Amino acid sequence: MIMIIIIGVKKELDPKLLDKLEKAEYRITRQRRAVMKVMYEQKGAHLSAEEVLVAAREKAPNLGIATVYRTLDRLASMGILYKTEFNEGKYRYELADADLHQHHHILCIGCGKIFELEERLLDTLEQQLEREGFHIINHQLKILAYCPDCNKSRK
Amino acid sequence: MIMIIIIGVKKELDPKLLDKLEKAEYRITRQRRAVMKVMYEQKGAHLSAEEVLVAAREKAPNLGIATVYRTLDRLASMGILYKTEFNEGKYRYELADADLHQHHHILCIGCGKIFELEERLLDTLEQQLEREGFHIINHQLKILAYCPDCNKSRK
DNA sequence: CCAATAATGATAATCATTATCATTATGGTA
DNA sequence: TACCATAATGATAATGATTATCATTATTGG
Repeated sequence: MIMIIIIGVKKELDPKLLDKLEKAEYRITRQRRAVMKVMYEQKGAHLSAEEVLVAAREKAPNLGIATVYRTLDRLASMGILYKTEFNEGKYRYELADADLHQHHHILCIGCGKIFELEERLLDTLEQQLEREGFHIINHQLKILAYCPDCNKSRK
Repeated sequence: MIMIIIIGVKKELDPKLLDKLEKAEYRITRQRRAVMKVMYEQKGAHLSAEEVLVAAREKAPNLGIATVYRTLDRLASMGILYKTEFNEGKYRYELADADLHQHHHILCIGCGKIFELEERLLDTLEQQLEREGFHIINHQLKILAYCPDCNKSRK
């Protein structure tokens, strides 16, 4: 079965990224800079810790996997990255892009095609929840479907 | 941070559950029956494999964890259960209830409160996608937020 | 430059899940 | 009913991702 996953990206994103970094991370090390760099360079990609490690080692040669995990999780808990699980048994990380207020990816795992959605489909729901007193920080949406091509060919 | 998770439950659900079971599962064993029983009894709950094991052992005393995994994954791939990940590093399974065409759970992991949503918030999006040729089987939605109480008390 | 402390990397430990495989149970058939 | 082919089970080893540990290294403020 072809799986399409739509990941809704959150709304709230502090523009003062670096402030946050300096305040919460305390130290901007070579390793952390390398990890950040990778995430920025691969904006829009969903990288596993292992993939980040490989890419970041070009900048910080003997970077360890533990540091990658530490850095990614820290950045995720600060809202700079999103941490998502695609039902493959491991987490993937993605840059939370300040430019895109709210965007959605569609990944067709089956045929590899990527679709983009600009729809702000959850606005109504979120407004409702906010009215009820919730304060929404982020959301994730996954959709399982046959993509048009696969849908056609399955008769 | 308080986390609220909304799980959207899928639309498409074959009413001929048992037919499916008999055709696809080949054999209805004591162990599988025990697992199914647990899932039916705890309709609405999100159970880990371990939790299913404990509950099902009351009916099938020396049930093994491997069988639980096998059965749960099989039922999930047949659309009888949903398999979801709550960012805690393991999967949880839930009965796909035929009665409820589309419902949403809100689990407040922080304070434990449970909210229910009747909103069919994704209808518009899904209709749009169907119009474009997709065939949607299922969706999952997670929302991170402060619940009203926690939002109040965080100043 | 030094001291206090945070960060790192190597590696062991953990935890959930999957694979293996010998044993057991099942359903169909003679 | 007994037998056979085969599916299912359970115990356990293996795997893979993530986390914890800890000695060493790097950084910042004074």
